[in-house]
Amino acid sequence: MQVFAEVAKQQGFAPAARALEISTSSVSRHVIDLESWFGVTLFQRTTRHLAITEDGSRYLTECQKVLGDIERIRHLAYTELQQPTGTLRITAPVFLAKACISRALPDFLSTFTDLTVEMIVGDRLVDLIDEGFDLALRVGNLADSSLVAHKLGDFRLKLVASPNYLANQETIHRAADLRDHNCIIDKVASFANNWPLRGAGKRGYVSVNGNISVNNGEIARDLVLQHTGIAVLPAFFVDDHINSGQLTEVLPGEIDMTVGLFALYPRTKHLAPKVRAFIDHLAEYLSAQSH
Amino acid sequence: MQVFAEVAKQQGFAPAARALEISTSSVSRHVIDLESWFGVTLFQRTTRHLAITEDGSRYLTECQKVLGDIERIRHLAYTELQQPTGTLRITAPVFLAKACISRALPDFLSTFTDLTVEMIVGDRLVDLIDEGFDLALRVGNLADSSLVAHKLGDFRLKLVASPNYLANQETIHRAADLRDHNCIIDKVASFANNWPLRGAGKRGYVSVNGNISVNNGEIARDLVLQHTGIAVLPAFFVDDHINSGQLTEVLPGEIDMTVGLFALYPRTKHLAPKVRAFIDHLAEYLSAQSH
DNA sequence: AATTACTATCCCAGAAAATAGGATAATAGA
DNA sequence: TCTATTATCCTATTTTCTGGGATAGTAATT
Repeated sequence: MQVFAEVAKQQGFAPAARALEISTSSVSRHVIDLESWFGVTLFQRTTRHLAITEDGSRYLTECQKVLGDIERIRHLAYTELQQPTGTLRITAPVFLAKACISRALPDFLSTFTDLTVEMIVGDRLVDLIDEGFDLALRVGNLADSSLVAHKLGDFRLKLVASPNYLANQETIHRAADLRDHNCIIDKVASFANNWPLRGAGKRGYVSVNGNISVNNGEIARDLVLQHTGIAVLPAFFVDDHINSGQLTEVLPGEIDMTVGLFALYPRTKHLAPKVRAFIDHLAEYLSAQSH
Repeated sequence: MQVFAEVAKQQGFAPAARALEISTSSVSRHVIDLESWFGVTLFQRTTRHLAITEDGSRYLTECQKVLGDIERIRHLAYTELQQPTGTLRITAPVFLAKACISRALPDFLSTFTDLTVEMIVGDRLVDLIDEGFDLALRVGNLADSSLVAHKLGDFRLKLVASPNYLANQETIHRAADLRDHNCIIDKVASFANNWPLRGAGKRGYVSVNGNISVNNGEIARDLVLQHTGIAVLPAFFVDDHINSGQLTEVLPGEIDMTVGLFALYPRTKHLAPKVRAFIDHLAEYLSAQSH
């Protein structure tokens, strides 16, 4: 089509060949093949003169539509698709949505004005591909070979309890003392009931006990606030409460483990610009927070 | 594009391959190549599930425009271009336009209602290709290798003179008597002043003389009507006058030559349907006339 | 829990095509 | 008449396309 249109434009095979930087034989062959496919003459031509036929004109009209669309697709490929546009579908647990995304989002959206974000909040681990998500945020490692886990940062962990609880229990001087306390256990966390503490001996773990286990940080925090016991929770998740005096940090700095924040996205050769942009933005936001 | 669109439609590589009757590896390769050209993922896929990405949807939209246009072009090729449509540009001398074309045309146009005819009348032999003509009608042979000469029929020739002229001259009994008459000579005609007559001897030619030569039949007829002499003219061109008594045929049936009516069109591998239709129609009209 | 059926991708060899270069015939202008 | 240019044909080479088999992964079934 391109060759045909160029011949029509340049009014000749040789000029068209020069314009397209191909051989004249190629041009000739293309036109001849087209004509024999149509069963129609597209150009009346002698060696010295060329005129497009009526059939040729009709084909040219259709050709130019197609070539125009192709050109738009090329433009789409080279510019639009390389920029973060469209809708970014993210899923994240409630506490991450509250603590990270909702704070990082305004800046992100004002940077990329062509972008819309759709956020589905929930702890349920959905099938990213099946439900059309571009990105999931999760804390801790996840084993899923079809997903890429991109580490965004580490959250420090803190031991917390309510002042009320602590006032009514024995004072905690060292890690081993935790064994005598009601420890809220998160079975999903990699350490479960073996809490990683610096002053706990050679292995660095204290095996704790408690009458509650829960797989949700928010619930755990609620329980602590109601003076139920001691919990290990991400720092950002309890810092506000510590500052306001609602919670007290126990054995500050003794926790010897961080928990990773991961961005998960489908394994693909070409990471979409919008996903890349969001991950970069979030990483930058988090590193700014940690100062 | 076709493969991509089919994958999107069938929601899978394997179903698309079956629908297109190609191998799954081909389908896979096409999509992969597209994606690496775009630098973008078009489908999020596992071995069991497939979902089009937002970028894929945008490309699909553009694809479908192109595929729709291609489909229209295919339709154009298979139906419209195979039928006599558009404009048929004909050139012919005045007398042929009067005698043949204008009479054959109404029927032709009522048969092919999608067709428009553009008739440029004139004796000048134009460059068909240069001036965009589809067809030229000429009497007698023309040497032009770039044109195809399609014989439509033979015109019988007649010797004619006005009754007035004949009354004032010696009676003509046989071919040789013509030597004593004023014969209007057409130097363009192949026989020039050697008129082909049956009773003229072994060679069949009579060398005639006259004080007028003219290369236009209509003028020749006008001269004859003005009692100037005897002329050789196509039968259809003088029959009306003979019937009305304005002209008289001399030595009826003695002329031993016909003159061919030719349709000339550019040498091309694919004769346009409209040209073919017109030639066929004209041939049919002429054969009906000769009965 | 193991098996089965199906899927997408990779790799490779053969098939199909596009391409360029040279040769040829034709044409317009010098 | 000669020259420069043109479209086409022919052929060898390069490039692209294609299908089959192997592989790894996945969902449903036994």
